[in-house]
Amino acid sequence: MQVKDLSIEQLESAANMLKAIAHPMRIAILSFLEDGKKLTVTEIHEMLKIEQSTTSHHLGILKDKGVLSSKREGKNTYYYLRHANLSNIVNCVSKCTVG
Amino acid sequence: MQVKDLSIEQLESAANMLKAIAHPMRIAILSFLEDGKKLTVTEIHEMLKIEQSTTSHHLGILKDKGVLSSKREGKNTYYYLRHANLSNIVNCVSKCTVG
DNA sequence: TTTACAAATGCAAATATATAAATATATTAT
DNA sequence: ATAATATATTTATATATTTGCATTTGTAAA
Repeated sequence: MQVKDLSIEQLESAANMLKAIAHPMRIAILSFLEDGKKLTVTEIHEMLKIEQSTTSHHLGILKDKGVLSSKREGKNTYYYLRHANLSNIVNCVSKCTVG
Repeated sequence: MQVKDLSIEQLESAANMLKAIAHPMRIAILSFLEDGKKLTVTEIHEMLKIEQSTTSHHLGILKDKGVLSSKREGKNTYYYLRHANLSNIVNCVSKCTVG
């Protein structure tokens, strides 16, 4: 099956990526990581005032779906945007929710 | 509570909008509606080869969350993008899923 | 190796979502 | 009013997601 120029596989992978982003806390996380910023789980967990395990879970989803990457440095794991232009999605949706 | 420049309400409304889009069939629907195109429920239901009621349900979600608008013309209801730039989201994610 | 801190995982309960079949409503033509 | 067509809603079932607690794993320092 082929819908327009997108295969069903592409549709599903795009949906998975969007699903990963489509959560208030995860959108907040993305907004923190603009401009190549890198943050640890603890930093994010404190900024959002949610449980450490919940934070880790959200970050895991974002990483698993290809939105974020991570690298460990000592005890800390830094998370950062995999594609800089994913910030556009957040910006775009924010714009649309205002107007 | 305030996360960066986004209020919790904005985060939620943005998440709802993205959640509405984050589904393979609904992404396909958006791709059909680029450039201000307007399509009826039946047209979409036939293009996607899914049930009429399922199609209507998906369109209802997209409309409810502010992604689409609709207007009835006789027996038909035409659906179309509420914000032209929402196509960018689909394009952006498609790009990221490829690379 | 013990201790302390950071991050990830397993689990369970609550909640949300997807799907399709059946039904209901709306509109137009006869 | 009746029939035909287009949409929308209801209902039921299956499946997925969210969350926090408790636990485990990873890493570095004492």
